[in-house]
Amino acid sequence: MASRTAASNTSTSLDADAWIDAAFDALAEGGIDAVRIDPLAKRLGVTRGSFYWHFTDRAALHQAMLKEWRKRASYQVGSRIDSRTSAPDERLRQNLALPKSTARAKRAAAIELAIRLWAQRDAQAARAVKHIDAVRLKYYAKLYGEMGLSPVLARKRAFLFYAALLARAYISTDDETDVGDDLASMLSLD
Amino acid sequence: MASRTAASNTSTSLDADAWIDAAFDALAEGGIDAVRIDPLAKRLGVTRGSFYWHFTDRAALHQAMLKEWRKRASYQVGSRIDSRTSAPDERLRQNLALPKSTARAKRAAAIELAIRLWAQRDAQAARAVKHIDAVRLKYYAKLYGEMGLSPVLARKRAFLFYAALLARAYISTDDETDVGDDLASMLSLD
DNA sequence: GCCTCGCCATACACAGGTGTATGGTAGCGC
DNA sequence: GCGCTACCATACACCTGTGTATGGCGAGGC
Repeated sequence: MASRTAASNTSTSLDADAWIDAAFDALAEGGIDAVRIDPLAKRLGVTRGSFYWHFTDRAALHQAMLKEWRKRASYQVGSRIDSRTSAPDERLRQNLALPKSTARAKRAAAIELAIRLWAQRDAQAARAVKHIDAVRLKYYAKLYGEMGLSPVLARKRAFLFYAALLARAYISTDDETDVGDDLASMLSLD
Repeated sequence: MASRTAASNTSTSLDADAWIDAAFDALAEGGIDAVRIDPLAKRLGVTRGSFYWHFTDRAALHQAMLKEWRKRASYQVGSRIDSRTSAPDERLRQNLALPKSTARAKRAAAIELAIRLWAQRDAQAARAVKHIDAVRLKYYAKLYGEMGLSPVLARKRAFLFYAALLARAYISTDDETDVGDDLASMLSLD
């Protein structure tokens, strides 16, 4: 009766991943408190009955979201850019050059922001954020290490690099004053 | 009858600022959606009747919060550190040396995070964030300019400096791997 | 000593969300 | 073609929050 709004599933039945995808949309728009079952059901064109088949609880969905985010965020590190062909400085530079104004990028940034806020009151979310931050920092430090920097200096540079990456997404600057492309020179990438 | 939990007002009547203060507490803990009238009233030891005397609406409270945040954030820039005695590089260094683990600092960071997430769906919040970011970037660029950097380079350094400042608050790292104090050397502050 | 006014409590109608219990249905195995 | 199973709809009880209307109450003007 109701038309499915999901992209992949047109008429077949929903699976848990469809709920998780929709949950991330809601998370990006309104934070973890906006991840509510009834609105998600309306968005998916089904009723709550479907949800309680796939999940026991609202908390279960939250857990599944964290698990999924850990997977995605870990997977992205080092695989967005082909990790075999490029030199380390080239890989870092390409990370900085990733689009930041596309719908995809904005959604990802909003999701991260929401999870970081969520992590302030939820221990599980805090653990996930801590883990992902450590993974990313370690990866960037590894790249700087491959460029010849000492481990200590590589860690510092990695932190600054990660800071620039996050700030580029979170600081709302006019696009005219965007200094993104010039960051490379200050991050020892030339 | 009910005991007032606010710090300043022990038994006299509440004013709008008391509501706004409590609202910022709720904002820091759960985002803008957690700024609800009923829970705030319970926290303040009064009922909704008081709220609807001082504010017409929930939206009015949100507006007042944004106005207050604009005021505080603008005021903090350049006045946390005595703006007359110190040299520009000293002022920047002291900004980096500001505590980040105190309850006050964590609350402020959480509030900013929540407002940035809020700004993704609310135009007024987005304007406030954009304004504050511009003010801060301009201030840091001015300091770098006073250190002798060219306007263009000063703006770049200011962005990186601001990025480091935000990241120090948002990236959840173990305190052992904290590189905060070493940032200065990478930001042309020595 | 009344009256007004600032401030708050109480009560009501309404909306929206949660979880549960139960029923319906389409498809597949055999 | 029977039945089982996966998946979803429906209905119910409950809770929490909003906004509004109205009543109460203490303090100061005069």
